[in-house]
Amino acid sequence: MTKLSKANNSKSTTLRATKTKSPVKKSAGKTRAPSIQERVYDELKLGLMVGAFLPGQTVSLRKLAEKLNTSLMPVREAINRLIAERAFEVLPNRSVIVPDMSREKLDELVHWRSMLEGEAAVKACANATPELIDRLHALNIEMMDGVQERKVRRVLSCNKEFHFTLYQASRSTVLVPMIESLWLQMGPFTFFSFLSPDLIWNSTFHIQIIEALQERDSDKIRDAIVHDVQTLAEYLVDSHMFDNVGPRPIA
Amino acid sequence: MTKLSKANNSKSTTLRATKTKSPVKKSAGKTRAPSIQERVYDELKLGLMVGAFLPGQTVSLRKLAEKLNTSLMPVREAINRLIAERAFEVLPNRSVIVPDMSREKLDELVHWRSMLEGEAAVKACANATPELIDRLHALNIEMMDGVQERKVRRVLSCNKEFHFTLYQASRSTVLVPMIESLWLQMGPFTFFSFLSPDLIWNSTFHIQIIEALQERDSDKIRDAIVHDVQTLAEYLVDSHMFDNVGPRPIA
DNA sequence: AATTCGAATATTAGATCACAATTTATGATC
DNA sequence: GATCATAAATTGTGATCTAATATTCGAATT
Repeated sequence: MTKLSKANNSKSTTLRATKTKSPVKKSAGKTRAPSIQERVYDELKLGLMVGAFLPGQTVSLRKLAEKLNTSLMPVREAINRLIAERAFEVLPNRSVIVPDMSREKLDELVHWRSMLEGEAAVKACANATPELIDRLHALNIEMMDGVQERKVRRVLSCNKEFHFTLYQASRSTVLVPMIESLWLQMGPFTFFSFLSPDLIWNSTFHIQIIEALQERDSDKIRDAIVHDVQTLAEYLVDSHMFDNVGPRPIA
Repeated sequence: MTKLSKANNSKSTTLRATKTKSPVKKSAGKTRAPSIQERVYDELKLGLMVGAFLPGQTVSLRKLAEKLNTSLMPVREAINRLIAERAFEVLPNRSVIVPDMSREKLDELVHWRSMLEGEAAVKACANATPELIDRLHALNIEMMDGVQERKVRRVLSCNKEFHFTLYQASRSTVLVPMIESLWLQMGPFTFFSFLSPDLIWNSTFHIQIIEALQERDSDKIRDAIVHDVQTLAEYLVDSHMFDNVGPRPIA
């Protein structure tokens, strides 16, 4: 019987009364209470996709915690997770940075994205339902609206949602996490594709994907995926976005 | 299992127990101080490979911290990392468990292990040096010694070292982490291959790998890798180690 | 002026505390 | 003896807190 608990039942202490969160209503539906860590994790992930973090940039846990209105702990854990997923990187200094890109690394990322996402799409094709197709269709429309209005965040978010809704339908617990890691590694660069004057964000391949699902055409869907990935990569290469060797985010 | 930690429990609280690490100067310019988190992470990883964790088993952070003679923090961070790498899994309960295996999952793991490790080996083949080959040779001998003496931990540790020394030589920062994740997911099951009466741990494929490196034969090395992976998987399947559908470790 | 040194500051890793939510154990009632 | 309510112990999460380390920046010396 370890007696360590002071048993200070004093409710009024409010030693921690910081935010005085509203009485946490007991989750009306089924969704469990979303932990702060989870929220931070999602926000950072989105941020990586949306250009909030520049390659080479060092990130400060404290600044992030402040910006996200929370303490260090949730940020620490979220960042740690993202480090494990290769979205961030720790220097020998112990400071955390957004990894840089090299031509070889991009080639590898593209190669394996094609492989893994192609396979996931094929599996999804086998499981396709009308609901899935409808959802993808809706997402694609929303994305194209975003393109029209040049809403970067909207477009990238929809694009990610589109792809992962598809991959999730593969029901592969092996593929999806691997793909997610690859996306995170490309994330900060994907953003730059938006600085392009000649828009590469047409939905040609997305439409092709939806068609392939309707026709349950494995070859077609794999082809569409591969081209989708490759097109983006080619643009990034052509724009010489990262021929730089060292990490230099002077801006 | 109750008391191992009492000894360490030494009330050193207020003083933080200061390891009294050697006066950490600039540490001679080589290995930096090995953080506790890192140590815990390595121990857990090894534990997963060595049968210390059974599939379906729930792990308690506090118990682990006690067993590893440290506080919650390093354990939390190490576990979080391993969750991100799919070595552990969080239930909606928020409790952490060792993921279960299914036939489909195994098939996928084997398929992608073959792909990724095969490719990494081919790349390593292009970078092969005499030093690498010597090192692999030594590791293989040490492993076979372990087999002779039925030292499970030794063998599995050497085997892992053998493979990752090879993959590391690919110099691919994309492949290696993905492969590591796949290994961790298979880890708790790989252990069971040792309960086999008919030893499958001969070094046929390892020798083939070393030969291929000497001959710089890409096809041969990929072939050896694929067979190495496949052989283990076949044994696991034949032993019906996980035909169970749900995660039910009633015992 | 440039380099070096050292105080001031910031940041990380680890420990501990507090709390809510479970899970487990216990006791009362039928 | 079985069912259910309540109490006790565990557990994950979040928040501080401290010591160690790294970084910055301003003198003082060369």
